[in-house]
Amino acid sequence: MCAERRGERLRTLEVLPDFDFRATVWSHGWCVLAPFRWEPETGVLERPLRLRSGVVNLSLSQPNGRGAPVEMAVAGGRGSRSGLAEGLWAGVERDVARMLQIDRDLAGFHAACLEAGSPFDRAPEQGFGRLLRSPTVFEDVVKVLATTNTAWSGTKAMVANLVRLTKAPAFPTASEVADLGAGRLRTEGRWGYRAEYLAALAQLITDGELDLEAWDLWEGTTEDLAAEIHRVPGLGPYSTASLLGLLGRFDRIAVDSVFRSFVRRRYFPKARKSPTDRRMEKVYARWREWRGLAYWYDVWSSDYEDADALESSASK
DNA sequence: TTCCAGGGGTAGA
DNA sequence: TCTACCCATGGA
Repeated sequence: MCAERRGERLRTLEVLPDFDFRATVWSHGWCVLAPFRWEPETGVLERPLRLRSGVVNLSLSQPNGRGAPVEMAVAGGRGSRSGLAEGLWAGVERDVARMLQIDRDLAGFHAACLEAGSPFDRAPEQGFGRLLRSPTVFEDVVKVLATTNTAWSGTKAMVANLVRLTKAPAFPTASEVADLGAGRLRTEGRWGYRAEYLAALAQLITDGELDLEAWDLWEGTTEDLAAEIHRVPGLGPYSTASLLGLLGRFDRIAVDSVFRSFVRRRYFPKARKSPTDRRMEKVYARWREWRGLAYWYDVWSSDYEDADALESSASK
């Protein structure tokens, strides 16, 4: 299934019948954070990808729509004229599978959505449920940290500054971030007080004292994984819930300003006093292990369902 | 100038 | 479990 096209190297990846590329890419704001580049008009998601042999530029799309194979085009890097070696393709496919959650089984969530009725019963036909991820847990953790206590515009700036500062051709590794140090992250990266957290995290990983990638293969309970995440300085309840969701566990809701304003507006429009977080979380209690995903669909289907709304929301 | 944004850590009640 | 306070930064 390997073919040459405009000097690129192209392969396709089989997906589950309910896999929807656009719904996955637009699932939340990651697609507009560096080094991702998303073009809604063409439906192509691009980013540099770090392989064993170096960095290549990856373009992803699903030209024939839901359930059809995903196209992976690779440009640049060593051997660009002769095609990518078989072993390197395995790396590309592994990263793409992680980013797009190709293997994520949504049957349980979609069954619950159909049972719940409107507006949730539209989630299956919209292919909602797979959240866009980074190639590594490390990149996801860094990006979640960049969303804390800042506006979305600040998140985009912090991530872009980080990629630019390390001069890495792809998203920086932990050791590249550690080399920058808290000082430059703070002054040039504009990471503020988060700079200390990011630098310390990168150093722990570089020193081999923390293995974030192991979270992907976690076989223990969600509670144990949550405790492990929460142990990382700088990652509190919101970050823990966000990362659990990216790791496919939706028991918890990431309570932040988006959650509070959305739930208050939709479910407590006449309340004079803002309900407590606990009260607002109860709105989704019946979803049990799907709480986080159900809440996010509620937001997504009302504010994020068209491209303009997502982009305006994402660029605020 | 003040407030707030996809919060976290800490102390004290 | 909750509240209060501090932490940085940029935009409205």
